Parts: sequence; structure tokens; C-alpha cells
Amino acid sequence: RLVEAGKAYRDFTPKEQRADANVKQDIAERARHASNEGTDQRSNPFRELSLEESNHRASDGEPFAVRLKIAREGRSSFEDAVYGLQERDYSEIEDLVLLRSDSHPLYNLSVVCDDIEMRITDVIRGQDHLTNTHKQILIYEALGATAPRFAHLPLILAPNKAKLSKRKHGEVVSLTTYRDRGFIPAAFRNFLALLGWSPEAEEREIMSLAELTEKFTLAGIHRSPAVFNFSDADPRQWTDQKALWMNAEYIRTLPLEELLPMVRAEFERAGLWRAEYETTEHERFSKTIDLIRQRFHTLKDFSGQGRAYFADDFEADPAAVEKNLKKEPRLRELLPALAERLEKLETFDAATSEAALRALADEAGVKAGLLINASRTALTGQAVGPSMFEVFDAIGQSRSVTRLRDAVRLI
RNA sequence: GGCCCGUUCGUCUAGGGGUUAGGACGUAGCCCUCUCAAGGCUAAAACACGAGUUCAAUUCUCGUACGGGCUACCA
Repeated sequence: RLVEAGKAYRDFTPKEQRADANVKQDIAERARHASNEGTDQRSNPFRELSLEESNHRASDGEPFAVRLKIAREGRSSFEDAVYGLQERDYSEIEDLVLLRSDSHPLYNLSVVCDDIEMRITDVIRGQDHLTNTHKQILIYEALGATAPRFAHLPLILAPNKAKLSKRKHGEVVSLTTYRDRGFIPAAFRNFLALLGWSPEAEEREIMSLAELTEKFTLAGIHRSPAVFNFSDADPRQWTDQKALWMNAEYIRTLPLEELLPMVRAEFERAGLWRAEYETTEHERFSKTIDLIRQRFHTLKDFSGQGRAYFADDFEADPAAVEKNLKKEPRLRELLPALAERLEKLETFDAATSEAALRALADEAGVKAGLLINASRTALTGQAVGPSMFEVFDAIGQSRSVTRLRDAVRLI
């Protein structure tokens, strides 16, 4: 239709082979040549070929690409909702190819046709399309269609300021990485929303989808790109630290009933899930999750660091054993003694276990901290964790007693 | 090469002719404390540079530098 209307023309120039690897370099060189030779964007010899001859050569089977015929004089302009008025002289725009010589359409033609067909009113996309928008608008015009409103968003850059890409930066840019490493969707979404956009008159950074949606305005979008800060060298900074922080924030503050299904999914993956956690043991399960989530950073931590709260086969951290068990030989007697006292308790909870432990410490003339820290390592294999008396309560009487006795082997 | 876009603490950002340039993450210190977190308090940390306009520029204008994007019979 465009060829018939004289808005596009067939280009019978043989197709140039271009190596993908150095296109950018090719382009620069070709541009330098063109300016030296004094050739402009309208110098294609087939641009003015008569329709008759064009039709004739085409029906003879000669291969051709179809190019849009851009006017020699004038300029293209549009109002971008983020970047403002954009103008570009026609002389800067080449007669872009619409259809390849194998008759397949190119991206620019395809998006425009799709968007017309789908009656798209607003196009919001990356800034890498900003300059090309002029070309697309020219296609809309040639087709007699109204162009949608455009809004371009700043790109996200790698720490070296290059455009962040899957090709170059690998898994750190893949959404599935975040899912697989225990991110909560809402947390990552929240983090991403604040990269390149900021809400008006709002100091809080933790925002739900509903709040984000409600506060969103195109005017709040920045024009400068944001750096996604991570380090290949440091595993603790495998992704942006603020994203990591935000995920931890979500893990400890999300309503428990929203967190539980995510923990369940993680437990199922790790082989730790038991049906009772939703029936007879539900209360204990959710109480324990609520206890341990306070210092976790990802969903993975529930099956990792949290394993000892739900399974008997957990590994003891050698550094913790060294620090809390091996340093004091008297623990060889004290731990079994504590086990015995805990075993005798009729009601076993944080308060009664605390009383029993402190009484033993007093009688033995040792600091309560000694027994507390030793118990932590005996019961969880770790040097860190929640308040010890809550841990006794969470792990339960019989398991606590057994683990205290077993820990003597480690001393 | 040409065209377009950008530049406030290390990073994400607020602000916008007169401010002690605010917050968050991270970092450091203190408090709390049975450990580690969390929390509270405190600290170090920024307006790329040069001209111009102005009584006054980080803020406005112009240049420079630097960064990014586009410029394909890629998407």
C-alpha cells in the first residue's frame, strides 16, 4: 500500500552482509565515509525509480527491500511524557527499511502495525527507543494512523555505567534468579519501582503494590539512568544491597499469613514440609516462623539457617562449636545437668526454661550466658539466633533435652 | 563521525535563586543485650568543571568534560 501510494519504494540494492559483533563500529565508519563523500540520507538511487519500472523489476523476480520514503525537508517532533519535546531533522533519519528482501517485516514496522491494530494509546518503554520514536511516528503518518502518546523511561546501568544486559551481566538481571534465591516478589518490585522513579512528597520507601499504583505519576520518572549496584567479586553483594535489605524488611514485617505460604513452598522444595504444619502443628509452626524470621534475609534462610527448628539432621557450625562448647570443659557436666532439669519441668516454655537455666547457673557458679550460648549451639548448631528461651520453647522439651545431651560429644 | 539524553554523598534519591543541601541502603561508633539481628542515637560522605546572568547560583543560560542511548535488510 505504501509503495503504491509513493510513500515507500523498492530498493533493489543487493543486501549487505553485516557481522553482528561490530555493527556499531561499522555504522560509525559508514557515517564518516558518507560525510566525506558528501552523500546524504536521500541518495538511494532507487528512491526516484518510477512505480512502473519498480513493479516490472519486482515481477521479474528481482529481490528488493522496501524502504520508507522520508521527505527531504522538515523535521519530526513529538512530546515525550518524560523527556519533553523531542525534535529531529529529517536529514538525520535514513529511509528506513520496512520489509527485508526475504519479505519479512522489521521491528519498527511490526510494532507500529501491532500497536495500531491493538489500539494502543500510550507507549511506555525504555529510553533506548527514544530516538527511534521519530521513525515510528513517520510510519504512523505514512499509514494515516494517529500516533500514541510516548513516555520513555531511563535505563538501568551496571556499576561500570554500561547498559545492564542479560548478555553481559548474566543472572543478576534475570527475574528468575531472584525467585530462586528467595526473594519475595513484592520486595523486589518495591525496590525496582524506586529505581528511576520517586513518588511525590513521600519519604517512606516501603510501599505495597496498591500504594505504588496510587502514587505513580509519569512526572515522577527521572531522566537520568540509575545504577544497579552489585559486585561480581563479593558474594554478599551479588545484587544491590538495598534490594537485599528490602527483602529482609519484607520478611520480618509482612503479615505472617502472607509469608507462610512462601515458607511452605520453600520447605516443599527443601523436603522439610510436613502436612501437620497446616493442621495440628499449625500454631507451633507459625510461631516458630515468626520467631526466626526476624533475622532472615531471604526465603532460603528458612530451610537453611532455620533447618534445626524443623529437622533433627542439621549441621553444626564448627566456629560456633569452638566458641560456645569447646572453650569450657565444665559444659561436659553442665549440659547434661541442664538437660535433666529441663526434662523435669512440668510446663515447658520460655519462662520455665529460663528459670531452670538461671538456677543451675547460680548453683554452679557460672554466668548464665555460658549456658545460654552453649545451649544455642547445642540446639541449633549456630552461634547466633533468637532469644534462647524462645528457642527452647520453639524446639520443644524432648528435642531440647536430647540435643543438650548429644552435644556433649562435640565438646 | 552525526544526532539525542543525562550529571546532587560509594549507590538509590529529596530539594531548587538565599537551606547547617534532607532521607534511604551500605560503612563506622555508641546504647540496648544471653549471641546475632532488629531498634534507638551519632559520625564520615555529594551539588562534574568553566564562564555568564544576578545583590546572591547547587538551582537559570551557554560552553567544556565525562557518562549513556540511537544511528542494522537486529529486536
